[in-house]
Amino acid sequence: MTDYHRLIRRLETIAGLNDEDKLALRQLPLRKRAFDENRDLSSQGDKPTECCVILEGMAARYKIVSGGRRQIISLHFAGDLPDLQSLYLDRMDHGLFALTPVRAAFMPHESVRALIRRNDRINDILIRYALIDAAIFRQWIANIGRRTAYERIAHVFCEVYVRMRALTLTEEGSLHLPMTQAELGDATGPSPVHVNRVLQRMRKDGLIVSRGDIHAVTNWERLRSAADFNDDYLHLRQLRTA
Amino acid sequence: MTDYHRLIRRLETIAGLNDEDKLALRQLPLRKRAFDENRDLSSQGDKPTECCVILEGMAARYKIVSGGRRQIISLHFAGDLPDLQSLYLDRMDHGLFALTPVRAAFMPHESVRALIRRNDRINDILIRYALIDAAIFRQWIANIGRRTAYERIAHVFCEVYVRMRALTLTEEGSLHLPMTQAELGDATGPSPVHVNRVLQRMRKDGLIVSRGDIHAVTNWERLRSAADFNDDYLHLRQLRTA
DNA sequence: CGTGTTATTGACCAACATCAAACTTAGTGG
DNA sequence: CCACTAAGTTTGATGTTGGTCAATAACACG
Repeated sequence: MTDYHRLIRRLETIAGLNDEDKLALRQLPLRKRAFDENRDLSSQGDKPTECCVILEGMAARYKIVSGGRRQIISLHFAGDLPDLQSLYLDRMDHGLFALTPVRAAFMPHESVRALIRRNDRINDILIRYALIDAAIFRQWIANIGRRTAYERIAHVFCEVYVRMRALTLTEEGSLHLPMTQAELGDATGPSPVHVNRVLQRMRKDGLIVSRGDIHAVTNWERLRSAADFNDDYLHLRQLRTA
Repeated sequence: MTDYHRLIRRLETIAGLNDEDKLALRQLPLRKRAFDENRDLSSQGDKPTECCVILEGMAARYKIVSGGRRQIISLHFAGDLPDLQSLYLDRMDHGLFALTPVRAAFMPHESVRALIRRNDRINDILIRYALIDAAIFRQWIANIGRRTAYERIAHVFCEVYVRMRALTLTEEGSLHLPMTQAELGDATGPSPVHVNRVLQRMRKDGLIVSRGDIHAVTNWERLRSAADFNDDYLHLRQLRTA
């Protein structure tokens, strides 16, 4: 699986690509770079001149609020473009860091702009990419604002499971979520201690079994209903899980 | 002030428009419609064929989660395009309702598409519009996930104040926020009772004075610092408040 | 094997929810 | 103009969720 494949597969979760589109994508110059766990791929306030593609590992957008409290805004896997908006907004209003060791590639804005000027379908897909990103943010607002810690954590599990499956990054029933409990708390709201207690309850309730940061979904239907999860907001082209 | 003016002024908070751009915008057919308070302008699951412009009044995006709990996702004023994403995503993943009596206009997707095909600058502004929308969602995630009720409510006040000022919809120091305390809770998380107590504390702390739903900002600097508000995420072209 | 990180546990506390009632306000019809 | 009504606000009492602190246990890695 080449690095371009990951990107192509990701875009194909949005809409189909023909051979010409794929060829055009493969012309994009990729400057590759590895990041240690916890390193910033880019930081709030930066003015990027390239777009980032995750090739391997998992990254997250985040914001820091007063008192040093950190909120994780979104999670990103291989193929994702976690700062696509930098193509149009000059200044990063959030940071992007590596949840695991990450391999990433950077594509000059100019190359991406040239591509989308020439290829309407890819232009369209990238716009839809950004709009689906926004749809996921909306869902997170609703989760965090209106659900209990238990429901929120279950919801993140569902989202990660469905998104990774769409990218064929996971096997049926298995969910590798390489986040510490503290990070899971930063993504969903509760304190690390409370995350721990919620996870224990989820295990007792038979929704998941965990070994380290590998969580296996033992009862998808129960998990889904505990999370009140519905994948509509992901606007996936291909597989549905409902 | 014509209806087109509101839209034009809104887009000019993002980037400058020349006479040709403005003329092109004025060619867009507007089907106007009035909505009573609390009516849906569009509903989750809809497949709109038009984009909505708010002409007068205030509207909000929302989602309902299990148990009927409602989360307000974003607030919209005259000139806003609260379902711009429908141009690219066929199904509404949220509802849109009138917080006050609203006058709105609907523009056929086809007309908007024709416009952005012809006019690169407007295309660019609309993309940036959508991306700024997403930036606001990110900020809301951080607010709701990582701040106290007091800070969150103060933050919404700051955001509304700055956004409305950018649209010249408000006078200096005055903030008209026509939302009930229950709605304010739906936007920020806390229960109506708790919103009430927080507002009382904000008044006692000298941040605002209220008469009905008119809140006057009495001490912008204190309010701003209570909310830890920084308008970077709004990506405004014109005025800065910092 | 030691050392740092993460997970787990228990005790206690704060923020906020819920419930129920009273009060205020704005609108409506007689 | 006033009584009536409905919606929203305010208050008090009480309960729950989840935070904080601090200590211990389990791992993972060099």
